[in-house]
Amino acid sequence: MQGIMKDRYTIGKLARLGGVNIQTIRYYERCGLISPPLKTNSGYRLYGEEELKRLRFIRRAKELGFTLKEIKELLELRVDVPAACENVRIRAEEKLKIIEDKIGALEGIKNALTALISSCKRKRSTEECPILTSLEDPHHTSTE
Amino acid sequence: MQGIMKDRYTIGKLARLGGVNIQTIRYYERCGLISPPLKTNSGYRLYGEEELKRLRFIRRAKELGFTLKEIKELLELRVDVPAACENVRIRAEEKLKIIEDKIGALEGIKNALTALISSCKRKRSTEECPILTSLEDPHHTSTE
DNA sequence: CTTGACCCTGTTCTATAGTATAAGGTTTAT
DNA sequence: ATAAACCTTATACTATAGAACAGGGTCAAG
Repeated sequence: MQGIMKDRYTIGKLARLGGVNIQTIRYYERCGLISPPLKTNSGYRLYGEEELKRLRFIRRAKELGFTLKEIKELLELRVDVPAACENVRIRAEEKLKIIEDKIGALEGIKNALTALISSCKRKRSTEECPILTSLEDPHHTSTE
Repeated sequence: MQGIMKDRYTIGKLARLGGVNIQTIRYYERCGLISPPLKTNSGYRLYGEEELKRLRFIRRAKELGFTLKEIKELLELRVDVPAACENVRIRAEEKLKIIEDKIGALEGIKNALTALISSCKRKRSTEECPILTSLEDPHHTSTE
């Protein structure tokens, strides 16, 4: 088990580099988030840079409120067959909308926090909670 | 049960308006995300606009990847006692950092998706997955 | 004055996303 | 050559965030 090991990580090393647990990697493999890797003839999994990137992407995306299912869909957005282009574009545009929505909502919270911080600096106590009043869901407040 | 009902919602009505399940509201009460409301003498919960706002905020914040625990912390960021100002400001600044981070990460995905969409429009198939290569975690790629 | 649509508490069940453990094989370092 | 530190599969356990259900009380309409 030497020749194969060129720039390859065992599962433990990948876990350390990716900041996740070993079992989590195997779990992601079962869920189809990372494909079954190359294995040594004794059955050890061997990973490369690609898998490390995936792992870090998954971690980031989870922090942004995407489920593993949604993350899988994001990762599957690649144009392998030119014929599928249109299909991919449509799905990518759907995802883009969701992401722009999230950015907007976060900007709402950001503004509320900024206002709160500056009101703290002016040593003024606020009766109303600015967080609540600044993040109003556009789907429910402007319409209806 | 008429005099008290001025502009008040029963749990079922609040659930419908807030887009959540009745049990979820009771669950949030148990978790301390919404405080035990005014009750009729037969024990019915009565809510107002404040709770509706909270419910919608919670829903939004969950979509942004915050846990109920974190949402609780966000909602508790209000300056009730002027003395606690400094304390609140510090916590608010911590939250602000997290939120700015999330916005940055989402912008990374957004750029990747935009690139993917435009490459689809030019009818070009890409070998590399742009999603993977564009969202590199600043904590792990630039340093180390 | 009863029927359907509400509400109550309390307990149990579910999905998601892991985490741990058991029982055993492999690799590396001394 | 043997112990420590890896790895394997398979199964079971956990936390979070609810959803469902049981058994019963309440309210509004006919």
